[in-house]
Amino acid sequence: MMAPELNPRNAAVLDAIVERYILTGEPVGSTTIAKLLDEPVSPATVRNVMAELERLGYLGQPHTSAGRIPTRRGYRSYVAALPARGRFRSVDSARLRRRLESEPIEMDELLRRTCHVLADLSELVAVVSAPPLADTVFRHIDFVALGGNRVLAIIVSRTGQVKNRTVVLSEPTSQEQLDHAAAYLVRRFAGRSLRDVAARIQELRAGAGERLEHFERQAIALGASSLTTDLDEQEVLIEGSASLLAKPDIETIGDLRVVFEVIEERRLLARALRVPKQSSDGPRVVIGCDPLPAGLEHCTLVSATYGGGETPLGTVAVLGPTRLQYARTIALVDAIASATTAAIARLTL
Amino acid sequence: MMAPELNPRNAAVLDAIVERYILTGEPVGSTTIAKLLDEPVSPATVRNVMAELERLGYLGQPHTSAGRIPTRRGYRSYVAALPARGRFRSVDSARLRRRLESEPIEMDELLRRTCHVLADLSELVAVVSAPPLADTVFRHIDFVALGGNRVLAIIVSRTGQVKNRTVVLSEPTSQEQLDHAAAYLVRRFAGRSLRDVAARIQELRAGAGERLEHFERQAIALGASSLTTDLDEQEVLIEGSASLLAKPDIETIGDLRVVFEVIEERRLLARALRVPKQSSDGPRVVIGCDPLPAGLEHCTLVSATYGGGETPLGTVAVLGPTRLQYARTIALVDAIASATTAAIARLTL
DNA sequence: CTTAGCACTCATCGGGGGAGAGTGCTAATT
DNA sequence: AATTAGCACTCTCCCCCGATGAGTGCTAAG
Repeated sequence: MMAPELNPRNAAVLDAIVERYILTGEPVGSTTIAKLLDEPVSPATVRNVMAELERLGYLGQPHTSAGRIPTRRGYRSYVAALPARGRFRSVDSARLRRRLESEPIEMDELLRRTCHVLADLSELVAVVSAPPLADTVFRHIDFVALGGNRVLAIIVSRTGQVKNRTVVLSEPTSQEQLDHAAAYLVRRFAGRSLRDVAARIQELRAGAGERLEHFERQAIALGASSLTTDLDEQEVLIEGSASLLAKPDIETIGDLRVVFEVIEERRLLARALRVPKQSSDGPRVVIGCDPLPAGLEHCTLVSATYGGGETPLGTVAVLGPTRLQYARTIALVDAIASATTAAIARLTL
Repeated sequence: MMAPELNPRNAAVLDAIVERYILTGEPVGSTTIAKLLDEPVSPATVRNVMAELERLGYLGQPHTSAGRIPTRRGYRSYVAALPARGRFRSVDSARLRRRLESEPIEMDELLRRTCHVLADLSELVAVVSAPPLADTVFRHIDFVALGGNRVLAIIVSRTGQVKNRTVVLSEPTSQEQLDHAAAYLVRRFAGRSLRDVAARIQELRAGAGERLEHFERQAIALGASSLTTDLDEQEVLIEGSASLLAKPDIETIGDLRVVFEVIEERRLLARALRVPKQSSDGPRVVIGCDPLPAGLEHCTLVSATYGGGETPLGTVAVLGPTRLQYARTIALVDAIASATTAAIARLTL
């Protein structure tokens, strides 16, 4: 999987080509690069290097007599080398914090703002996944009778996330009974993760032999039907898709269409955000391949987890054309992830 | 404001041109129309009519020797004549209902489905505005202490709409106190519209002289800060923007970009959906002008209100290129509005 | 009022030719 | 052995040209 190391000069040429191409969007020729390099070299030398880089799969050529364009592999190598070159632009993180926390807010609003700020600053598509409810701490539940045996269940996490769903009961139940049930559930389960709560409730339900008051059994049943599905679902916020149209890099309108379809089909993006045991600490950069849905071959995803510590809560990410300003974007995503993490810490005080 | 009546033949020619152009997307010539008309006429005659329609502002010409294209005014006239021509396709409304109400749901989910179905069937951008909270019936409120004097207020309407916001208290308040306050507010105000509730609470607050228990005053204060702003805000659901890319009618990518920016700026669309004392009963059709935000000159909005009776709750709409299948779309929007209205009626049983 | 006839307009398409950017190869240089 | 100058070659891009054809407006006849 690991690409073979490039010798320093080859790497320098590759970097120069990638940066130039990102800047102009046009194939890069040998003379341009020769001028750009630190050590003085002739175009002919650069051409030799380019030919080798092409053989190795880092560069491509739209046609015989055009300049070179980085392949996905070329981009990846360039990005991998970025930290070593220390080219990250610094981000005004104090400003970020102010934009995230100007008013008292709860989790959902915080994430909306994160998404908005990210879209605004990156000028790309911002994607933020909310913590799956299962991973949050159970704080409160409420049942509201809606009539016709329908009950609205409202679940609140410690961070102020709210999730509601309608359940249908087999028999009419008074609002008092519902209140009792809710109070019981809160008393008994508050403070534990919703995943635990759901599991424990299933246990209690299965072990029906256990001595429980009638109203307790009712409460458990209500809890069970409110906590069944979609606890693991990650809601996804998206903003800034319009900015893709400002960079019509993605070749044809047809390509663009696929990208927009993926964006609308949030589930696809949600899957791409799920992190594979992130090892490194910086943002993850995915360039036109696997975790990204098919059709996004010309796209890049820069993502980082927020929520600190060993248990990340969710992911902030940016989706853009492969030809994007990596140093800037990576630094930004990193900064936003940190700012969000900090804001959440303050949220759960 | 009212356009002068066209004589029958002129109207027939206009209709034929509009339908042909909607079908093919290309300027329509006189011979095509001559063949299309019911009565046999020669192309030369048609040309005379066309010249007149152009003089009257119903048709345009991309260049001297091309066919004609309807102007916005042409489209409007065509649409105005549609009902008389009885060309609406029938919509399978039983099927619609099934798609909207397959499971027990509450208001928010119903509207999400409405939006989804509309986008799916129209192959255009579906836009649905939710009822402003102010217009809904107060059913329940709940306060959850979040720590640091922050309290999450959760407001539930009779239809199961849920709205939550964070408020900050000046002094620490126990969860019991909060529960009391919530219970008091429900006891006292449930069943009235939230607008009334908010107004009444303001009154009570102003008339501080009134004898109120301490906890009552506390409850009123909490209610006041939970019900201040955004009660009149209409949340807007949008789906299907990707479909715009499938019909690159809207000339350039630049145009498209503006459209997407408007879609992202939901407030702009929300304003366009607000209805001006709808007089007619069918859907409203706006073609590239005023209620639509600037930049959508090549777009059409077909909207209808749902929620029946004299007090519409909100609006369902479809946004597409001017060149869209009007008969089909208008019938669809109408049917969806009815289906949603019916579903809501069942919701508040 | 309608229509046949006709001249005219103009976008579109394909071909041809020049310009220019950039390459790959070879041979000379260090 | 690596670098570089020189040179032929390859393509794309652009512009010009003329032919094509769809469609019009006008005029005069029915």
